[in-house]
Amino acid sequence: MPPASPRKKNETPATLDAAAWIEAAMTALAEGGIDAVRIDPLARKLGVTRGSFYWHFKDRAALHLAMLKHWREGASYNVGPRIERKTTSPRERLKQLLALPYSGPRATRAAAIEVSIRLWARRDKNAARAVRHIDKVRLEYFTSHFIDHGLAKPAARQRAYVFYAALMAEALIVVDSDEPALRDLDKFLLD
Amino acid sequence: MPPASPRKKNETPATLDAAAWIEAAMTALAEGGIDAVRIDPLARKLGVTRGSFYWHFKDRAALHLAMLKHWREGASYNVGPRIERKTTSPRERLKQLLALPYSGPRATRAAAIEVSIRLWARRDKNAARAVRHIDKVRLEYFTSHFIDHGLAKPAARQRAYVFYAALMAEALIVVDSDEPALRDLDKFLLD
DNA sequence: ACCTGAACACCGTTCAAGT
DNA sequence: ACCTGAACACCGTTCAAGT
Repeated sequence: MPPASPRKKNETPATLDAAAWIEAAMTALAEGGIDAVRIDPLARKLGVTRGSFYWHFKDRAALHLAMLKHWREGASYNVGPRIERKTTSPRERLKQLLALPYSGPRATRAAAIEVSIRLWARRDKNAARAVRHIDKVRLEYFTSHFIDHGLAKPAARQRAYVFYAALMAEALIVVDSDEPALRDLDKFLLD
Repeated sequence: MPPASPRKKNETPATLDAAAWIEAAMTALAEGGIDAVRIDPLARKLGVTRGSFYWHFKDRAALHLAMLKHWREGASYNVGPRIERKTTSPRERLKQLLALPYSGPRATRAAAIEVSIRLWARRDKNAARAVRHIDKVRLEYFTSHFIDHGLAKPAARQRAYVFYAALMAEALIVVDSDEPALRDLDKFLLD
């Protein structure tokens, strides 16, 4: 690992303000899908004019690419040794990776981003590629977890898929949160 | 069943042209989400001017309500005795209800509509109500199916939820279609 | 380096007017 | 009953001009 050399002042990344645009864009994505990521409202929220957007990004498509990069990095951030296997329950660890809430009335921002990006991936090649990559990473992680619990690889992979499917569906299926069938669902999936 | 009495000519529903708008709107919904349902492109596709839309609908919101009604009716159309329990396999029957493809590279229009409406339901109260209703109907149907196969009600309900989750996730999770873990997934879920 | 301000195109909405 | 055509507002994009 190279030593953390202090940056010179003129190396201060010009991407700092681009990051602010991306943050605001991800919030808009969560709230209204990719088509709700509009430059004019974002500009007003950031206190600048529409035109300034085009200094940081070539166009809307460039913002979209930057958003996908941001999601790809954030969504796989917690993979592997970063999550302590001792200090958290298995279920908590897996939930943490997905950042999808397992119950409760309101979906989180991360869950909304998940669904928004997956819907977006239906018509956007780049979004589809990012989703494919993230799904691969997560399924491999889930599989390794079930292997750790003593399953053979094919069974582990199958169980991982069903587990992932159940978590993903949390973001979509609307049921009463006091539904008794869901209380033991984690046991059903993790045993 | 009442006899199919022939309609008088002046009973021809004025909703016939509204139905055309709704059909085109559902296609746009499948292709680009609720924000892609735009009046001007729809009008061009239908060969009329934008203004004529406002004869059939008060505004965009009125079209949205009509779309939800259309989905609610279409999505629960196949429930219960309409599906022959003898002539189709259990898996086929359940798939039919959802109209979600169980494998294959391309998602169908119905699957895209499913996801689009569920994302839409995150910010629209009426869409959320329609989704809640449809999910209730489907889960009850799945549960009755597992009860028919000898499970007790709590176990059947739980199994129904996992089954539903797996089908819903098909529309979202991107994996190789020749993934071996998926080949026996139906057995895992239906036994 | 970063932003403004004006210009133009596209689409939602209204409405008077046509048939 | 159903549609046109013009009008206006909103937002994506460009670009010359400012600091």
